[in-house]
Amino acid sequence: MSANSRLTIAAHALAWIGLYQRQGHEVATSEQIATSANTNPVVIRRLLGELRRAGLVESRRGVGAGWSLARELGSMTLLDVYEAVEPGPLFAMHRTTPDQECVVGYGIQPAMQGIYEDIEETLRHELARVTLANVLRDVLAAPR
Amino acid sequence: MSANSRLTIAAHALAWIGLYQRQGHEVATSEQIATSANTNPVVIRRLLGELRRAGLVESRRGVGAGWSLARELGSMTLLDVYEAVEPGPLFAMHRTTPDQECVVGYGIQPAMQGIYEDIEETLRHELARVTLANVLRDVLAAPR
DNA sequence: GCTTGTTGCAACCTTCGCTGTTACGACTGC
DNA sequence: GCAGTCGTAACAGCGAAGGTTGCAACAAGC
Repeated sequence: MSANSRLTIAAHALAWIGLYQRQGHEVATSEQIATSANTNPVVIRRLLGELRRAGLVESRRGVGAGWSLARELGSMTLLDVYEAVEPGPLFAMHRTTPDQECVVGYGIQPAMQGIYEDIEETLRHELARVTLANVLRDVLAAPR
Repeated sequence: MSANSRLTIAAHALAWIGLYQRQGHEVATSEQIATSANTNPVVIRRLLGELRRAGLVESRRGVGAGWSLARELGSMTLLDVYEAVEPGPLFAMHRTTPDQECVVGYGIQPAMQGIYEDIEETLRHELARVTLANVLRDVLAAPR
């Protein structure tokens, strides 16, 4: 499906900030998170920017600046993160309009639309069942 | 998510063949299906080739050749089609291994793996609830 | 056996989204 | 004013999807 890692990296960043704050720190820098995720700080800033627009994190600028959680990890679900970083639908329709003179070409899009909406609703429901606190708990539960 | 239209086009092709056979025809050509889906015959042949490998359709060569269903539409589900045309996972992990010295970097992949597996299982279950006969019924139910 | 219509498949191109990178302005604590 | 950090634009590299062309393989009918 040409899957991307945006949800994974966003969850990584949130778990990292959450743990860091639990350890008494105020803010985390994109540099620190990028090191943990083994990527570029700009990639982290872009993703966290989308999470900020969704109200999940806050940022401060200037010296000693960085990122902090806007809410408790326990009140944040993977659905919140998914909707913040994945705008489009899961399945795409035809790239060009199918033949409207053909019975199948005419009816296929409304048919699939309805089916896809049901499926995406179920997906959202599943994503909403997992909080970021669950994620961090699972992260810390990994055997050494 | 950079969604693709492979599942949509595959369902379109199967519904088209199914309806065509219901009308008394033996086989459908990739040319006919491509016209209905408004795309290139080679794209259809590629997709149907994957469905053939999955045992959903059969093809004949030579003059008067084309494609036919290998099973009833009612015994085929969107999950069968999905697994035939979408090999990869829904969500990707990090492109590079995260920092194994970091607690989060070490535990994030097993944590997300478990979560993603549950979600994909739910997705598969939903896809399995829809047969291609359901799809064709919905297609024909579209108001003119 | 020849012709014809169709699949099978390789090769190539274009487009697009994701990711990575550099650069630099904006901001703020000291 | 300096230093550290975010905000964001710009660009390149990469890979997947989709479109297109070309041609070999095949089989039905004559």
